[in-house]
Amino acid sequence: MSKKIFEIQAKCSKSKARAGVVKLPHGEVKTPIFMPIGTQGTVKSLSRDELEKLGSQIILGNTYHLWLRPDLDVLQSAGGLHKFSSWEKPILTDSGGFQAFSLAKIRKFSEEGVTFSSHLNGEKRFLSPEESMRIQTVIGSDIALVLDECLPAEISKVEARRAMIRTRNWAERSRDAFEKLRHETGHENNLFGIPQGAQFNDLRVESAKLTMELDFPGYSIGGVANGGEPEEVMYSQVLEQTEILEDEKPRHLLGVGTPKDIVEMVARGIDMFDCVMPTRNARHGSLFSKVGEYGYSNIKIKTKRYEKDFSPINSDSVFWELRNYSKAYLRHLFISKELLAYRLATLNNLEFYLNLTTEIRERIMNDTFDEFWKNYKQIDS
RNA sequence: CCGGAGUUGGCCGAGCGGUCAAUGGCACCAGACUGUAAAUCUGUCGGGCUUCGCCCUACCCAAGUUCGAAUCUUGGACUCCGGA
Repeated sequence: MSKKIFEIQAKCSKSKARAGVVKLPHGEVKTPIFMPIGTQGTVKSLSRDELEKLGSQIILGNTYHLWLRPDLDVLQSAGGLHKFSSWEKPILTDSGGFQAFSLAKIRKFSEEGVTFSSHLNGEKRFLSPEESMRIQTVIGSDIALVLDECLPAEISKVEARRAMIRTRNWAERSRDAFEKLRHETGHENNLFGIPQGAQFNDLRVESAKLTMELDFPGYSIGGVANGGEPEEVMYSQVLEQTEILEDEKPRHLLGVGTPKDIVEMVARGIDMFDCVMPTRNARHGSLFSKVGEYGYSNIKIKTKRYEKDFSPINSDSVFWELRNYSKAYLRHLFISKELLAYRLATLNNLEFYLNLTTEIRERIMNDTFDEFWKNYKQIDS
């Protein structure tokens, strides 16, 4: 039996939403939670103190990127990623499976694993389930993920099934290798399984069952929102699996999504989220902003309409910078490509996302999530 | 006053007889971004329309040469660089 790491504290009476706590070696994570992405061992443009102040409880790192740079040797010498980056709270690492998908032009799959050409210098590297586990053990992530094969949304069913079976085989190899490493090093970290199945609901069901057989302490649902599929498709892909996966284990949805998606997915039983959207969009000058009780809008700060808008970036922020610097000033920083722009916008967007999951959690606790879910929407500014 | 160089779309700047409503860059406008090869990318960018095409007005101004001129000639205006 896998170790129990999740405790449910409250359930929504009208949806599958639940609030809980995930217990990890570097601390507890209150769910639902959004996990900022720190691919290369840093949430782009932010320091540890800023992440703390944002209330980040857990962040992501990336096996593929950290493997290539700084390299395992450095991470090993540093004593793991927590020490290397001075982040004492939990870390979840992606296994490299997604890079096998997104770096399509420079990789090749086989049953044994994935061969990559490094995007940095072209050098060939081979990533197998065993190698991914070794890397994630050196990184020391609280939650490691099995190596999976992720495919574009428009894939054929035959192909989707083939990849799903391979992911299942890799999951087993990942689990065995991870257990062996745990035995050797004595670490207390966790390995999550990845149900796949593309857009085919029956494959989603089959994949969830196959993954459950391997008895992971939690799940990271994969292959959702990989290629512009309509919202309803995404939502049903997830629901097919959360209906089956054990309630008492935490469910992470890989790579999703918009604020609206997050609310919808919580209603379908997801506990943990990660997405590049708040951080990447921030660097592109797109700011998330709460509007009223149930709305949010997307501000394109670079447009001329903000040239003389001297209102604060966010008067409700916990950050002095966001309460005091004006939109006009932030626009100026973007137009001038001043580095402060990226930091301010990233703080703004992550604060928005983390406040969103905090509010969702509170509403689940006092059972007012349902009305929030029903009314939540994007409002064009 | 003499000699030389120049004046192109919001700005900078290519083009130097037809294939030019005019390459590029910037700005502007619009869009994209969902397990980060992204401080990125895409589209638009003189005006109008029956908008995978057509019609106007355009490369300082004027008059020419030519079947045809942003591109050649002459005159004018302005700018810059040398020399008095």
